[in-house]
Amino acid sequence: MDAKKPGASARSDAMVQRLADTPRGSGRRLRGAVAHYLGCAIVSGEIEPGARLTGEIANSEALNVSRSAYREAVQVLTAKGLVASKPKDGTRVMPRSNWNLLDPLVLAWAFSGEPDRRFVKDLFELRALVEPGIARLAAERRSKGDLAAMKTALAAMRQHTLASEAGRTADREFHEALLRAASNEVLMSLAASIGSAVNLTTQYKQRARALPRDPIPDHVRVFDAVAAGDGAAAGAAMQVLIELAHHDTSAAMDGAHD
Amino acid sequence: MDAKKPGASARSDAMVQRLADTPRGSGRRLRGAVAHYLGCAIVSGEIEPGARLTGEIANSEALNVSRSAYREAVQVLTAKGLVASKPKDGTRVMPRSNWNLLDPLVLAWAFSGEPDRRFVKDLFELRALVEPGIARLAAERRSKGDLAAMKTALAAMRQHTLASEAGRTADREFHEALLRAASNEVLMSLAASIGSAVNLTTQYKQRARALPRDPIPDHVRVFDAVAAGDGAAAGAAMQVLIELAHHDTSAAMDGAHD
DNA sequence: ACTTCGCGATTTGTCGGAGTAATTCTCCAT
DNA sequence: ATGGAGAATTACTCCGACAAATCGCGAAGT
Repeated sequence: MDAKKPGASARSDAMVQRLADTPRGSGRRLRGAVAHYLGCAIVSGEIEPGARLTGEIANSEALNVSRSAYREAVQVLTAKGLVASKPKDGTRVMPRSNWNLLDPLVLAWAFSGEPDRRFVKDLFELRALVEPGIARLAAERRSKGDLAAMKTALAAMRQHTLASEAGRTADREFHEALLRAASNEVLMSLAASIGSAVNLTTQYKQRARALPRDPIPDHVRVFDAVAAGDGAAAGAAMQVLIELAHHDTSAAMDGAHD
Repeated sequence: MDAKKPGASARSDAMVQRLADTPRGSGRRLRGAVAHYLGCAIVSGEIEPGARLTGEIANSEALNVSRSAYREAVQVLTAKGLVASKPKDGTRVMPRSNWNLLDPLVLAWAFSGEPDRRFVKDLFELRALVEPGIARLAAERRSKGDLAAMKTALAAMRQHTLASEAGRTADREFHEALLRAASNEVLMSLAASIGSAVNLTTQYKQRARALPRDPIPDHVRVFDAVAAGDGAAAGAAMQVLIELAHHDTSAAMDGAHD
């Protein structure tokens, strides 16, 4: 039991290595590391749907963690629909249709490896459906406080460019204020998930050239339409913004082949 | 420590009672019961954001379950963003903005108690944004297999009325085929969450009078537009369908006051 | 008097062993 | 061949113990 079995797969060894790097016996979120590792392995397709989490691939012993930590990690995966457990059958990876793709952690795992072009496209299609709707609702409801917040965020965006951290923060605040103005908790939750994914795509953007176009005028158009209470115009303006973002990230992903 | 403390709250007693009904020591999904109970208590607002899960309100001892089962249940809640744990601070209920409202279990907990009118409205606003878009994408892509599945499902809907179980199954298959035709995994995941919530609203519908209007013609309109490849018409037809469903459930919730 | 360092208390996190329940498979009898 | 009883495998639960992290308090030093 001391010597490594030669039959252990390479990825299992890497797993053990990686988890062994985290100080053993430390009470610090070991289950989080296990969940992250298994989640990435499942979402990336290394462990295919229907496969069992067992033996040398994924197990409490193979990962050198206690059953408690391993079980709690599996609970996290189960809560996100990635796996399911049955007695005598083990814990099996569920079909992709059962995964909760909008969960922030699942999105993070999906973006941890190579970016899947199709997945990014699907995500932007969802954005194209939802975010113009949010802008439209915000324009129809338009609360004074959130409108003021959007105004100040817009001013901050103008001052600091989007390349700086302050500029990106202002951009986030603009969209958050817009979201608050829509006053829809479900849309807020959905937008939070989408936003976490968008933040993950920015890493590819930053890898490419600088932003090819100034997004400020589009934001101004959205703000003006919302302030005017013109829902249709707000939705249209936001749609332009989404298409621009989609174009930029696509170009970045194309250019990131270097 | 044997006698019940008089300071124990009534809801804690009910909790203990409820969980005591599940056969103790049984290996069958006790953590699921704990997660369900805590999830309902949090989503319903009985345990407010910022409150600690401790003492007589919610605890391993108060619930008469082992620390392992309780911890795994808390992991489920953590995975859905309802709570977060820190040493020396305990596990606290997170603000509502952090909840993953689109998680099927969270939706189930939200609908387990009294239906929140505002929440239902928010959900239908999301449906009104997403489902017409799905219909539009399905019309633009239109795959032959899914189109055939929609056709047969439509025929089944015509034969069995929507009041029967077979009719509802046909309705589900119609929408699933439409979703497959859209060929967007993210939208499939989102629609699955929404669909689980819609199924939960039907309980209120069934409590009220029978369906006031025949939904078949609207489905036919959607199908025809998709088959013709007319995205705009498909979206418009689906929007009518959603508004009809919204109207029906609102009426049912109004009439369910009996 | 203010700062800083360290100790203790509280809570979560991890570990490993033992036993129970449920499901599936196998094998035997009919 | 078919049906049911038993065995095997697996997840689920309980338990007791210890480690780690964080916060608060107090003492010591500046």
